[in-house]
Amino acid sequence: MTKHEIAAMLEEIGTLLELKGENPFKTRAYQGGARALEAMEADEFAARMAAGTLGELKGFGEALVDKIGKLHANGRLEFYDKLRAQIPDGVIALLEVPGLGPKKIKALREQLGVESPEALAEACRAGKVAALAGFGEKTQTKLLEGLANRAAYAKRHRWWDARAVAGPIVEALRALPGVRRAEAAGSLRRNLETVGDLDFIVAAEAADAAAITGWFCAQEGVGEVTARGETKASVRFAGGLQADLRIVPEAQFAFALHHFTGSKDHNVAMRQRALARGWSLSEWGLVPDAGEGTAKEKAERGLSLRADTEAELFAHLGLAFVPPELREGLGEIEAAEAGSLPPRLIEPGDLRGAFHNHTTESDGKNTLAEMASAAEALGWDYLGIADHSKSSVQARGLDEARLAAQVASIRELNASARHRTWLFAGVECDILPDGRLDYDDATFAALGLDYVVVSVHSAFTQGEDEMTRRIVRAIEHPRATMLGHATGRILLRREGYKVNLARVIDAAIAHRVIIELNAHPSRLDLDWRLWRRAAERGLLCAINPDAHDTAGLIHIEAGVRVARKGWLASDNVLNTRDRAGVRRWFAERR
DNA sequence: GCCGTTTTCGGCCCGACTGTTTTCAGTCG
Repeated sequence: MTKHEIAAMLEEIGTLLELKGENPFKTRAYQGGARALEAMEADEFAARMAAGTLGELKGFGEALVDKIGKLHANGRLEFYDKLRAQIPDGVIALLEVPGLGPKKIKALREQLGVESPEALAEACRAGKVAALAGFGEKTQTKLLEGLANRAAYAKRHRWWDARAVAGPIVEALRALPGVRRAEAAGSLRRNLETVGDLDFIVAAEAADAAAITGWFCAQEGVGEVTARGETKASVRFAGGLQADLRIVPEAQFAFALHHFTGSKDHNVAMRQRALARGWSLSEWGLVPDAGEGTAKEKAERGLSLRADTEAELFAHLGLAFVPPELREGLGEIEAAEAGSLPPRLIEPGDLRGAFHNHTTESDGKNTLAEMASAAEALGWDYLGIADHSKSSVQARGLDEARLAAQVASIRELNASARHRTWLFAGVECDILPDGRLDYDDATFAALGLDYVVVSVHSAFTQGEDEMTRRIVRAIEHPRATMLGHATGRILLRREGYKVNLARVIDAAIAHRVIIELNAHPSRLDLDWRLWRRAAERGLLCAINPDAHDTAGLIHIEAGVRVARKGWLASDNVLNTRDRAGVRRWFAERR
């Protein structure tokens, strides 16, 4: 069984144990193991399994190591099979209904025999649920609503789309009377590729809180107010996206912002660190652990350390500032303690151009000249054109003659000096199912391209070994400059093709081939989880918008956001170099 | 199930809100 499959199984075991009403900390141990495996590179996992050193890692105790070992070797686990047999699929689906957790599900199963969303809906309609102890009329109504909208409520949203919703809300909050500070927190602020809900943190006096929550609950697009208290309100927009608002005194803003930015794993680690130093950390502040009262009460008595910024909060715990993007509980606290965080992560302004862009010659919507003008308007030093190759018939891929003509047009446009933006001539060349490229060597030699992006656009269903050999063969081709969208995933729509990325990354490093970070909001591929270690080992990145029209060029920002999440600095990314630097790099490759 | 400058058992991050209760359990983040 692969690392990915084992992680999925651990995650499922966690869910099943939760439904059985097991100790929540046991549940968390399985989920923690699953996350740690997901974040581990396949080659490290293989090495640790071979050497028997998985147990050296934090979070992997005797029991997990034993179970992972069995899954790795046999692909089966009796413990799981027995557990799985006790819980029907429908019961797992019940967890997706808002307001239902393990305890309530247990009561529904035992007292009403409800073991699926359908059975629950029926029981609600018959009025049986409201009669149960701990349930009531309101719960029954909420459950019916939740059941009806289950799909929409469980949906995640692309980071790009979530930001488009959140931006105007933050601006509007800042403009309200009494609002001192306002920020969006949560996974949006951490630049996670998909976002489940929006979190807004506002600093204001208690006297102004009611008016602020009032505006929030009444704003345009709100379909339902799901909670409304003195300091917190939750709404659901018509499309199903949920948004939470928290209002805190200004002195607590930095603590609340940190808390609601998360991630959960990061917060747990931070709180444990605080406790080890005699402090208790919460959204209310950093207060002495000793003494009577809750953290909130202590904070209100003025016992909290002062922090006007998150940087001061980290400093109180002996840590360098951890940028929000890195707060995933994946070693950032250790690095902040050791002073080994990247001194400066890449920023959008560092980019001077991009290489993977299309025109009307293939499936783009704007001409070469229009794309050049748009890049110039963005202040780009250069723009690379990489239209599809001939095998991508559906995208009107270019045959040898059309590509030669496009290269000539690009050279002419450069010579005309009409644009301050220089155009590089490339191609997005299909990797054929057997790993050959879509043009022969003589064609490449005759075309005089500046670079070649190689990408998979066909035969997605190949097995992992075949796909890996295919992509590695393409990387080994002397004309290959960079690998496009390494897994072909479409976020929230389709999984990437099966491929051993550890071997692809090894090959790219060995052959000095770049791997693209495709910045299209639906791709963000290669995944940020793999970049930190790959870059440490010498892999060079290029952040490309894969623009199919002039408006698509700005998607490059999404790529920079997840590149930061992958701990990348501008040195790790080719398109932070100036035109001469890029040209030099291309020349050395040839 | 994990873990140990409160070590091999007994803890495990912390708080808000709702709906159901009449002091709190459950859910959520």
